[in-house]
Amino acid sequence: MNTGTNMHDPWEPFFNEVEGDVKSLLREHGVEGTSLETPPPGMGDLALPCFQMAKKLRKSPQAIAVELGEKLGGKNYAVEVKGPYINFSYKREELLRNTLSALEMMGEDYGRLGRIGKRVIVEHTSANPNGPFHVGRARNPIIGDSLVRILRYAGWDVEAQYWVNDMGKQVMTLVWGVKNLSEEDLPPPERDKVDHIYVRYYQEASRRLEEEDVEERINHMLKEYEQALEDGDLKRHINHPKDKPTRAEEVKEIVEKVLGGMDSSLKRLGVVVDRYVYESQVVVDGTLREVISRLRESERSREEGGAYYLDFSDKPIHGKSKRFFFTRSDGSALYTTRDLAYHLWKLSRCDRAINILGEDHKLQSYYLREALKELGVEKLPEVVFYSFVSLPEGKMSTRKGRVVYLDDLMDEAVRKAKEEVEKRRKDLSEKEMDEIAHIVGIGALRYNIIKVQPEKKITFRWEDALNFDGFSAPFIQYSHARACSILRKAGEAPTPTVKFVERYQEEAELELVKSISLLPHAVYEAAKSARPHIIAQRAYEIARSFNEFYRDSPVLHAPGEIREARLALVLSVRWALSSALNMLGIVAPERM
RNA sequence: GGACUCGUAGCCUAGCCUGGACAGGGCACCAGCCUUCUAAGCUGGGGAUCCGGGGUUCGAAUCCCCGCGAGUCCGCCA
Repeated sequence: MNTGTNMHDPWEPFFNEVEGDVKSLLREHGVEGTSLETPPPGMGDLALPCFQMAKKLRKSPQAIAVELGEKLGGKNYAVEVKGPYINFSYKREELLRNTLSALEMMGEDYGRLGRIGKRVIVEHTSANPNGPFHVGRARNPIIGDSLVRILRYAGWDVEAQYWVNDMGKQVMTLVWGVKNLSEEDLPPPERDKVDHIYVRYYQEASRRLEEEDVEERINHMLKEYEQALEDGDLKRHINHPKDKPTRAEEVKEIVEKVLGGMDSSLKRLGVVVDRYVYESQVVVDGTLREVISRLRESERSREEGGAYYLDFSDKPIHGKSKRFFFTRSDGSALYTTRDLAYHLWKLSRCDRAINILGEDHKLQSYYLREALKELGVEKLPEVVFYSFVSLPEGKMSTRKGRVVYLDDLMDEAVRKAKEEVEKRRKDLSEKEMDEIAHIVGIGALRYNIIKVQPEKKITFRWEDALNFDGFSAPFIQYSHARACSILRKAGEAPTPTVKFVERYQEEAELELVKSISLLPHAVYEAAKSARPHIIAQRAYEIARSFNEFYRDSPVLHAPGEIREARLALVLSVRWALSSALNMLGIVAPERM
């Protein structure tokens, strides 16, 4: 269990020592393959079950546990044999010492691990720029952004990328709509925001797509646009008035406008994108052309009516999906082909690539992966798939008008948070209450998404989405604010230091230290396995143990040395909680 | 029809990859706690055929097989 985080992780000395000792002892006895596990609470911190060795050593597991247990013991751990189990406990003084030392060293950065010196690119959101975000896909930016933040804490150099689809029919449909429809053709926008204003053009244009000539016109525009891009001539006018912007310029302008509206929603959510990469880029810079010619040379490559595909009949996929078409019969590229070009570009710029995708992209992602292998790429992207958020009445659908927009959800969350603040804090100014309402409302929203595993489907219910109690962001934020309040009243708090090792004797204090001590390891795990909900859990546990400590151990009214040590502990809680919340993109308020 | 994912108390969820000691939480419900640092809190309580059936194993929520239910995909769309 080498976490590679050395002095940042208080648990490492314990894990390393126990693991090392157990391994060599088992080797002496010629029994391998038994591994340490986490025992139930109250039974220590690591456990070694002895059932497996029973057959080989021809003794009862209980006898083996006793025998082996006697030979174990170390600087960091104590051993206790319980039936067929050997339990290892991290010695309190060592746990305290190592935790306090990490806190002392890291300060408010507690939870951050050492720099790895490697680069990871996280691609998330990448929603089509044709209208506002709806809740169905809201998991994407939340999972992606949290992962970005966690990876940064874990020591990676991270870049968050948004792959913008500025090609293809959906975009051209929007462009056609903007050019050909007028305000009278459209219902009033649901809100005064660019993406909401423009989505109406897209929706109406999509409806008219049923009409033959509209479809033809859009296809024509698309071809013209693609041709200009492929020729690398964005200034070229083809069948297009000379005194107007070119098609390419038009597309760019409209896409950027809509994207601007979408981006403001992301900003409000606290999501930060470092770089927008446009699909058209891979066409203009020639990467796409190169990918196509390399794919055509592949042994899997087949041709049918001028269209090219890779043949995956030998792979465990069936029916039509055995064939991955990468060009149309007119030679133009398809979406996944452009994605492939993007991935070549991306993978050459990082040590690790993570994509956040909706589960509907699984097959496409499989093609991408296999095609990359076909091109001789060894470093493949890791993919986090998430299931959709649906409504109790069914799947969200823009066309059927059965959607909850992210903007509305954020409004509602903030509104409800405002109500709650007003109930409790009559002393605050309107401005302060609004700030807190925003922090709490948005925090609750993000937390409710991130706390569950991405592959679970979510049915959207307002009462769940706006839950502010228990396992929720406000609970954690509240604990943080409580800690801040104590520190504020104390005026000054001593920095946690190993000198306080002896001063934490009460159960609630020890539990709290232990809870805090587990944060760095949680960061390591969450970053390694790309599972942000691990941090959500840890944050909750820390807040919970702090609330228990709060009940049992008075801080401000405690006598001299104890007060000092407890204040240092409260400061540690503040650091740990604000780090954890920060990793989830949730603001840690000083008061609420 | 095939492939992938999910199925844990009234509801939501952790644990599943790497099988082990009584399946952790939360919401809702019931009973308590504001003369002490913010009650968005704390304490206690009831509530679980871990979807069903087989198998592997000393041991299965966890691994394998067969079902059932839900979601997603199976386009020269994105």
